[in-house]
Formats: sequence, C-alpha cells, structure tokens
Amino acid sequence: MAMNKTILTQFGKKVREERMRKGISQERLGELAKVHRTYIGMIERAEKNITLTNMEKIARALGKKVNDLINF
Amino acid sequence: MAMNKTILTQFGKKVREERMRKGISQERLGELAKVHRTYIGMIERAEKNITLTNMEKIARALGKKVNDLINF
DNA sequence: AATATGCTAACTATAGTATGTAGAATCAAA
DNA sequence: TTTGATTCTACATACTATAGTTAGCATATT
Repeated sequence: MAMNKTILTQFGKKVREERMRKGISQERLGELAKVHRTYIGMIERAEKNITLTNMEKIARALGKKVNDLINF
Repeated sequence: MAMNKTILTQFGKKVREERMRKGISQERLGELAKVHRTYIGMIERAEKNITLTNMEKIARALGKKVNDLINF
C-alpha cells in the first residue's frame, strides 16, 4: 500500500480505543458491524484503506458518528 | 454497489458545494488532489465508495479537514 | 481448556485510473 | 440573435490496483 498511512493509523487507534471502552472483542465488534473478525484487526492495525461505508458500519456498531472516529 | 449510499451522497454533495464555493472545475480539483478528473465526478455523484486516504486528499485540495466533509 | 489477537495467504469484489463521446453552459464576435 | 469556439460535466466502457472476505495457524492471556 503506497500511501500516507497516518490517517489510517489514527482511525485504527480510535476504533481500538472505542472498542476497548465498550469492553468488547474484535470478534464481537465484527458481528455488530457485520464485517469479519480479522478485518477489524486489520483496520485497527492500519493495514487496510477503509471505505466510507465501512467506516459508517463500524462507527454505528460502536455507537458513534463517523466524525467521532476522525477527530483530527 | 449493494450498499447504503446515503453517506456517499452526502459526502459527494459536500465536495461539490465546497468545490463550487472555491469556483474551480472538477478537472482543477482533480489536479490539486492528484486524482483523475472523472473520479471527482464519480464521487460527487456518489458512484464510488471512496477510501479514507482519498477523502483526505480531496479535503486537503479543498482546504478543509475530512471532518468538514462529513458533518452528519 | 477457552478466549482474544496477530499474521499469512488466497480469493472475490470493487475502488481507482483512464479514454472517448456527447451534451449543456458560457462567452465573444458578427 | 445565432454561430462558433471553449469549457465543463455526465456517462459508457475497460483496465489495474487494492479493499474486503475468509480459513488456518501461532501466540498469549485468563
């Protein structure tokens, strides 16, 4: 992935923070957001360049707005 | 594209608004953001599910933050 | 033992790039 | 005003890169 990963790293970090705050596993978050367990891990580790619709899915599952996950 | 397009529509609308406000063409915005002219059109018409890094590219080119383009 | 996460690897779906055509809008000159 | 040139955008492909899905195994922690 030849790109600026900074924003992905910050997004992933925020997802992990919020997931931890809710005290749920990657697997549980995956169920709630309807994406695969390992995909959540990849996003948290900034290994994938997430699309807008998936950002929304994950935000919803966390009870947040997309904006709350990119406050930078 | 089998997905909830609402958020893409809102994002595209916001991009067009800001581009118009700056008084520049899709082609010019494409140059500034370093993406193709037609891609800007596709995003404004919500025909593509944009990735986070491209959201940032376009936001930068518009002199905005990513958050400014998804205030919903 | 059971649960959680990292990581690899392969696959399928689709994002992103690019070319070409057509039509609408704007403007200038006659 | 209409003619013609220019600019801008929509849209239709088609291609290449990569996002998103999934299975499997390793490690760690409880």
